[in-house]
Amino acid sequence: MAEPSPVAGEARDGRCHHDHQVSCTSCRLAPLCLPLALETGDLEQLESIIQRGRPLQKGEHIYQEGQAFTSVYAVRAGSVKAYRYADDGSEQVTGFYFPGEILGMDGISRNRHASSALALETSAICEIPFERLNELSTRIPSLQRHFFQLMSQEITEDQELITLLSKHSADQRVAALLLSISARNARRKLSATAFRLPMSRADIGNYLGLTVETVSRVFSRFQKLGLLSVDSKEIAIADVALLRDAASGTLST
Amino acid sequence: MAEPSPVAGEARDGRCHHDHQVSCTSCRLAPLCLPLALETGDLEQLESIIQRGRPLQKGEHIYQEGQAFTSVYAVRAGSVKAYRYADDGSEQVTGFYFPGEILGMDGISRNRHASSALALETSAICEIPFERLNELSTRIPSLQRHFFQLMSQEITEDQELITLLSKHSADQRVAALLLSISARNARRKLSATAFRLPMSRADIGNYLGLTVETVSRVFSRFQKLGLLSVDSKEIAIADVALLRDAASGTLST
DNA sequence: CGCCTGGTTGAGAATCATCAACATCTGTGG
DNA sequence: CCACAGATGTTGATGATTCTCAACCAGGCG
Repeated sequence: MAEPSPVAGEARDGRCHHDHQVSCTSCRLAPLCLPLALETGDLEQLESIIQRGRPLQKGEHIYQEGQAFTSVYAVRAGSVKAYRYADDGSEQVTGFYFPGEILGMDGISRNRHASSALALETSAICEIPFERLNELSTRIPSLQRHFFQLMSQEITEDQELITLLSKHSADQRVAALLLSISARNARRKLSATAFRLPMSRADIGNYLGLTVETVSRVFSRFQKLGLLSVDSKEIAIADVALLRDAASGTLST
Repeated sequence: MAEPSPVAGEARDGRCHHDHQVSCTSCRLAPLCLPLALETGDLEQLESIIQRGRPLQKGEHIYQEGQAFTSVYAVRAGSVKAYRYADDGSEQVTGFYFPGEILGMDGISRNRHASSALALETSAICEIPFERLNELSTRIPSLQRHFFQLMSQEITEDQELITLLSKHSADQRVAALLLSISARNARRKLSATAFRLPMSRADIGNYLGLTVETVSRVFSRFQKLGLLSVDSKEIAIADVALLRDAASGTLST
């Protein structure tokens, strides 16, 4: 892949004069990513281990399956898709990550990443070296607890996805994904009813265990039924109640 | 549900004179459940917080969805099914746990159990109070790391299940489950080729996102093709290579 | 002995995948 | 600025896999 063009004076050496070094204390995502009641000194310590790299371009990897695991990552801006390869070599999308969310925790158990992660659009990522986080956790119990909680949450979310895949129709799966993205937007004080999907239809289908065609048909049907208005990747939820019905399988039509 | 009959003088008051108090040091599952290079003193400390209850009868719950989360649990004998309720009230089996495996970690994030767990047969369970484990972890870094790894492993396994549900046929799913159980048996030095399934066909189907009928048909077909010999819950893998082919979707017939 | 749960097998129906054609969007280079 | 090519998305027709409904069988327990 070609180097991204250095537009707008964007440096390519990992140092530029934009705001890559926003501190956690001033980051408006901190309440999502680190909802902690840390002592001032503690937060500074945590702050000191977090590294912020240059923005990633669309399609660039944060890490790849099989690479040595060193860090977990927090999305600061943009969005990320995580995926792994099935035994037959086909891709399986395992999750989408938005600002304030943490990824990479599946690498801890074997000390190598069990999945790959790539930027779906230009994104900013904070890197949190795991060994140093571990050390810090032994000194700051609430931080240890927080990371246990984050991992547990990941487990819970995966189990919800399992339920979705196991028992739900194409309509229900798509509706559930849209509601999930809507809720995560709301958490960031963005519109819960109008947003742009950063991922392709293929990614959505792959994530939900459906083909591209089925995803496309569901979008069309939802639009026809007045649940959504769809303009390629721009989605507007026209009737949340109906969309909830669709997600729970109680949609009349 | 009726009280289980107190056969063989089994006490029902939580105290009996059998070997409930086997220590971790002498437990032959310790290398699976606690593969740690702990100092002698450390192991004693860990030992001291682990509680062993009376054996659970088939159908008894270890914990239920929504209950306050206090502990994680290690299976010492028997087997356990974990499940949660989908929004429509239907059951979703999220995992099966065998001796040496740890369950209950999904409860950490919200301080309540996100799933229920029940004994599929008479089982012995070790309870590990989480708060005390947390304290201990801050003093024993390798223990902290071990629990991060266990949770990460749970995430990885869930993601493998997601892949299985998302992209694989009924044959592939059933084959994969059988191979998983086989491998876990081997880990415990039991037969990798002949075992008794502790769960019902309904549980298998539920776990794999299939109906009972489909599971039953797959078993019959596998038997007809000479991959397995099936006698209700007794399974003998007749041809591992073919079963692997079935799991990967490269089975010729 | 008979009931009830759990399991198997069959026939038909439904959902979703596949295959194929076409439309649209994006970015590139003329 | 436009034309073009490749990628992405939509829509339709057909077909396969799995679900649903139903009957039947086997084993365990009162």
